[in-house]
Amino acid sequence: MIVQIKLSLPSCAYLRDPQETKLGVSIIQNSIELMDDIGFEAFTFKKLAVKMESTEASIYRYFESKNQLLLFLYAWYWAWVNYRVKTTTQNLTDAESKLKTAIKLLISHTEEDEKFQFINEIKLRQIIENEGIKSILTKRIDFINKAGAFENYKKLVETLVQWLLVIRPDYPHPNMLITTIIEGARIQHFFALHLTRLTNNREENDSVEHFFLNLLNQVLFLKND
Amino acid sequence: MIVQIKLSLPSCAYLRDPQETKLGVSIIQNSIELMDDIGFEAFTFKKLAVKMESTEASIYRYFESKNQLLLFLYAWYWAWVNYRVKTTTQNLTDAESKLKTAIKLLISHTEEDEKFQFINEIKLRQIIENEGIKSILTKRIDFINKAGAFENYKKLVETLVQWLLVIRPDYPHPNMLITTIIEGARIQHFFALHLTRLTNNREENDSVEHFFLNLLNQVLFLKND
DNA sequence: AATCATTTGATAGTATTACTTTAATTTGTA
DNA sequence: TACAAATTAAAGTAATACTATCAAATGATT
Repeated sequence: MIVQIKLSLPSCAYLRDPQETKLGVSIIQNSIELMDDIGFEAFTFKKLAVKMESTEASIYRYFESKNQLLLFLYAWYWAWVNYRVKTTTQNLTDAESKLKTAIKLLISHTEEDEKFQFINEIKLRQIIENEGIKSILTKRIDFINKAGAFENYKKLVETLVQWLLVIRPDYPHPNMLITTIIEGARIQHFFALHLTRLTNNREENDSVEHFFLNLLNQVLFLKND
Repeated sequence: MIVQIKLSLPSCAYLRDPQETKLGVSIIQNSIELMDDIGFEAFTFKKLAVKMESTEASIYRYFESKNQLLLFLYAWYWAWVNYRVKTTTQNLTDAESKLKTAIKLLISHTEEDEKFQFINEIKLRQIIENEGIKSILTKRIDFINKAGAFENYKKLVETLVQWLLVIRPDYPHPNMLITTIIEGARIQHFFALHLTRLTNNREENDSVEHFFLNLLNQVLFLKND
């Protein structure tokens, strides 16, 4: 059975919630396709309108700019990851397996999730990996942060931090460790694809996972700080 | 004594080398000021021209676009870091102190370097930290990579990797570890400034350094992989 | 089935951006 | 002094990132 779940996203990520209408859903679907295809720079509302056989004006009723649209995708992505981490770990009992399962989920490239069949999660992940940080790295960051744009990301980090602290209550930098793993994995995947000389995972494609799990293990179970 | 050193940069990062002329140097100086001030998105050649009392057309003889200008700044930054690492470590004899000195240099926020007094290194570093990745994250990455845009960055990584392998010849992921530290430090500094809930360095400002040196130590001296 | 509110579409328009072109002027150099 | 190269000034173009207006379609309510 397929259940459609509507994620709750910060209102600064849209003008009108695209999850509520057919046109809105079409905007999300098509923008993921198009952005993955031609990249964020070349992406315009005009091209999107042509692709989805609608008009610029209609799209502007949902998003005030393509930056806001990317922010929406970014927020959606992290809400979805958060949701997946929650459901995947809920049956596990100890903090260690919860933490490791979550990290594996975060690092590995995911399958499509049929719960949101209107979203192509594979392409969305590629967009976040390739363009995601652009939505953050703007002069407006402090403003959109205050508006709650990164709540799901922060929640996710805090969840993992709590598990980590159960295992090692005295570890001094839990947040840095978690964000370093999350962001680091993204960067290593990107490097593996485009700047191979910078990574060591030319041969085996699970070495990113191996590297970060190893890092985690060393921090968790070997004390020298 | 102040020595002016001209860094050699990949030719895909400019149309005419701005280091060679007064106007070129002025473009670099003013673009660093302006970009740091208003951010990459709002930055235009028109505004730059007004600021430096020149014209758009003149700037376009040096750089074909503002993206290329950012790429130049990015390449310049890493050439400069490379140079600093080389000079700072050349008197050290063992790999371990070389590696640690280099990592400290990479992580900590640097003083202005009087060798290149026409460049404001503090502001440049802020630009790279805030906007740098944008020069990479474009559909053109594979093209500019082939043209050699990231040579200095790669050289730097390879230098550190070699030192690391002297200390731990059997370590399986040296490149990933080094790039995770370099990129991770940049991200943590950014988070510390804008998304404080994601880091643990609210209080002490050297905790980023502490965290990554600690990570390095664990990997170097505790084997469990 | 008629009414009304809301959403969408079609069209046009504006300001800005990201360049290009050309010709005149200045600067550096032999 | 003359020549080439670099710079400036000015104008122009195509595309982008929006905004505004009004008509048409849709949908919910009575």
